[in-house]
Amino acid sequence: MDRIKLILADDHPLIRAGFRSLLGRNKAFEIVGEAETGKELLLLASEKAPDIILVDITIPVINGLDAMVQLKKINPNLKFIILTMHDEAGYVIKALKNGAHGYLLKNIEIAELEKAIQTVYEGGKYFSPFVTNILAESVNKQTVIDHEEITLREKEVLNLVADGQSTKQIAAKLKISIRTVESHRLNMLKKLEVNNSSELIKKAIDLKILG
Amino acid sequence: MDRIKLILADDHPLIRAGFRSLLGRNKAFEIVGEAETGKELLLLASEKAPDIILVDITIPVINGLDAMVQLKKINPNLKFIILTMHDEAGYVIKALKNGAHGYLLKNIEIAELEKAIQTVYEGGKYFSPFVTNILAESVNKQTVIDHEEITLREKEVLNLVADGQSTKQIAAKLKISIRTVESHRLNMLKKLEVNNSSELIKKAIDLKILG
DNA sequence: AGGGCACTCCGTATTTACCCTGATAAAGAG
DNA sequence: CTCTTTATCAGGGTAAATACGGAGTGCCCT
Repeated sequence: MDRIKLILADDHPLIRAGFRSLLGRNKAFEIVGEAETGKELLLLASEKAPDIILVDITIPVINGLDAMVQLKKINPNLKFIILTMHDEAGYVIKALKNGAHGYLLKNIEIAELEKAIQTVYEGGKYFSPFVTNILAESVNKQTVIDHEEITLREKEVLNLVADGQSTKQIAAKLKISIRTVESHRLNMLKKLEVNNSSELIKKAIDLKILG
Repeated sequence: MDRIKLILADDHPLIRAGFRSLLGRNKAFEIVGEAETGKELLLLASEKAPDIILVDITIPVINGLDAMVQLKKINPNLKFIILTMHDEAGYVIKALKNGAHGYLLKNIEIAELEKAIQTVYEGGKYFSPFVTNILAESVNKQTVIDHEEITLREKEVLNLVADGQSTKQIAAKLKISIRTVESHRLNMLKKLEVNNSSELIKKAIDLKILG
């Protein structure tokens, strides 16, 4: 059996070293190259003819997903496994849209990583269970996975909410009815799929809607 | 020479495995335990008598820095090296204040990690160069770092609030009375001088109490 | 010209958050 | 051994948020 040729793309030398050390134990794998940045990956991938590329998302210069997109343009047969700590729907969707063969969180066990690599090598796909959850939800709810845009007026309200103002105060400040403010708040709760204002603030900050 | 006994605390099994594999090569080190959460770490540390604890900051239940503070109360001789991806001043300051012996970013080379461990073991301290930069900056800015009146239990509640859980749900999860959860929430509102939970979440994130 | 969207507003009902006043036990600090 | 802090719990109350229904206006876009 030929060894599976891998390229690792991650900007943390320590983590690369860890993978190298771990995957090196398994004779089925051979790491033919390592890249610290997306740009390095672009060069390496054409040069080394790897079977599978393990790539983190947040790597410098060109991020992992964009690097994947570019490489697939050149060689559509390249296979990518996204290996990251980001469990946000946006990333997952983008990865799937662009034909990633795997999406794993870094909190998986080494055995699962090996299984994923094997599966992808044999022509399959392998996604973390949570990816399936995200997809299942979106199918059931028929919701758009990319979060709907928060409108300008809603954002105005949001800022005041984050400032500790009550609905009544916000209504007074914006010179509109309390009902209207309630509508804006409820709409945002629905759009961001959260239970209450606390979670709304948290998520809004995560999504960079709020400073 | 005795081997240096280490405990690893990181919530990513893959990363722990990487460290184990890498540090295991060097006969000077011995990993006597691994923890996935801050709570696990508390148990392990008293049990295993490690020389040095390598700890990530963002680990579940109790974060790495708080776990360190707790453990130092019990045994002030324990040595900690913070090993994380967070380069924000707040974290660095808190780590230094609480007597961390090292602060490294995960993007260091393995050789540097080994050097850091050796240095700390021999009674020294080892900080990434960037730590000095951050300190220099924050001295000028005279920023707010002193709002650390929030207790551990309160922080637990806070995390659940930020997660969109209601007081009732939180009470159920923590197996305490609704009244108690209310107390914790109200205490935090007073301590941080905010009007409601929305502002609480916002401020907590600003103050790096919440991720 | 019609469809979509943002913004506005309302009724009713339930749930939750917040405020005030307490209390007790445990544990650490001085 | 006090003093303080933390974590626990309680009654009784008001205000606010959330949930579930709608609906009208104006604007932009094709």
